[in-house]
Amino acid sequence: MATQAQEADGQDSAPPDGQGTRPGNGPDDRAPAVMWFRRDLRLHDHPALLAASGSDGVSGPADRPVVPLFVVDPALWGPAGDPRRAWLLRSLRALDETMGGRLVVRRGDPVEVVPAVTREVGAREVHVSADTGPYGRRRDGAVADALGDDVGLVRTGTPYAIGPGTVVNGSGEPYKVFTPFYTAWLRNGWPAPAPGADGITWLQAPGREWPEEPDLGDLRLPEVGETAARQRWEEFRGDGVDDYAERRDLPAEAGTSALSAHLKYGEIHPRTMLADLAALAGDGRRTAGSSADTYRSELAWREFYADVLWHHPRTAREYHRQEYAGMRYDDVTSGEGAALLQAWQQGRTGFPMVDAGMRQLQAEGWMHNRLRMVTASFLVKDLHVEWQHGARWFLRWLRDGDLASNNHGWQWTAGSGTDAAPYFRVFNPVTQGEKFDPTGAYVRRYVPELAHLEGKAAHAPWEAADGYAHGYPERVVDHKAERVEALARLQEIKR
DNA sequence: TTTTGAGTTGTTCGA
DNA sequence: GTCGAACAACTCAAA
Repeated sequence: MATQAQEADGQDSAPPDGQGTRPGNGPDDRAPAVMWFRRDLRLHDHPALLAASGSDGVSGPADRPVVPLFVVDPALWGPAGDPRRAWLLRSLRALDETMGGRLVVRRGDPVEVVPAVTREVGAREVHVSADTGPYGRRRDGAVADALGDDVGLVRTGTPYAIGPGTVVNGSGEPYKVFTPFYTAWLRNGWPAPAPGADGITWLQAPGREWPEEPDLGDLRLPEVGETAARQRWEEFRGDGVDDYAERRDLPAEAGTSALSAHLKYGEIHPRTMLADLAALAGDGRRTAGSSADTYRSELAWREFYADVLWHHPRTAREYHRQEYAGMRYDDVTSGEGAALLQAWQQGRTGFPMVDAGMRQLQAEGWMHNRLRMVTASFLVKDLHVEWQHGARWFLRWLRDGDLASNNHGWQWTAGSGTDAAPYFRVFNPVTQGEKFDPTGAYVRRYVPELAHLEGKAAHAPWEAADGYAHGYPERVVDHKAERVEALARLQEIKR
């Protein structure tokens, strides 16, 4: 749905990193602006917020009062699982506190709600950080239309260091392989962090339609919000980043930054982190090729997939390499296929690593990256299920669930993605366990039925006399046979 | 235009 | 136990 407004300001096809168009300052320069928060729930390093308040020195009178708005959109809220809902609400609450409880929270379709709020407060500009995903682009185009000619939707910045669509090769084409993208991305560089937005005059408007926070039971989330995000980042870069390359693949250890959900909701911007990493490199304590570089490349993966999705919005749901759509997959709508899918979802496949990962997902709303690969490979290659079923389940439960990273990660595993895994790369869940969880600690933490098995025996209950003494399920498939089957099916579409 | 080297995350088999 | 090769062929990106 390309709208007139999008075409008029070129936002539909041009990279979204630049300044949006804005109407000239009207007769009433004192009119407030609406800051419509979405995935940017922070006050630091926030160009769109600076633009809204006019303190960027370009967008209008400085110290323009700002009406902070969040819209709970049923289209996004509906499919979200409890961890995601809880994280979002807590993040909004943290943001609300930093603005003295003035955050306007409304429920409904943004196409109706945003213009309504704008009219109520007499604003002439609505400021946002650009949403570069397929739904967000459609929605923002429709909102811009609905705002009419007299009110501008001003897009400033994106959730990425470099806006999707910006990094292109010598022929002006997008990159299709990560490594050259990464090289060009580094060469391109990114802006320095924006100055803090202190002293904003928050203007309150009616609307405190907060949804109820779901009951998470035993599930415990970390601290949420901008302050927590910055604290976590401080800890990680002060300490953890040095061991990152070494420990990031060991799920039993806290070797990752655990910042994914903070990034997802924009509680911290990658630009901030990249500037800090550069400062680390500059202080002489780190050398080239260090852990900090490894971490930076992981941030770049986030940007690469956002870039791919920007150029190919349909790949959020469809096969990037379309020949994979013609492969034989097993039906999961009924019968044995449905039962196998459910066993996978509930962590009852009989393969300890797979089950530990799937249970961590529901226990924490998060899964270690290594396990995301192991469990995804199992669903696609061992159970022969289309990746979309797994992607949907992940998006429902992951508190960091991000459309671009999640779905292109799945396509990578399935072999159908950009720069996908070679067809013959089938993860062996047992080998993966012995390699990356050598003590079995990760498996025992999430699978209590295996807690009595010591060391790496936890990865092979079928070899222990009492392996099934506490109700752990038998293996639902024969991995060796299903690997052969997966390779055979891949051969069929290769011809 | 042509050529060349390379491509996130692995497993298995045989020496 | 360790090690290297094979597992396909293709596409990508830069020289």
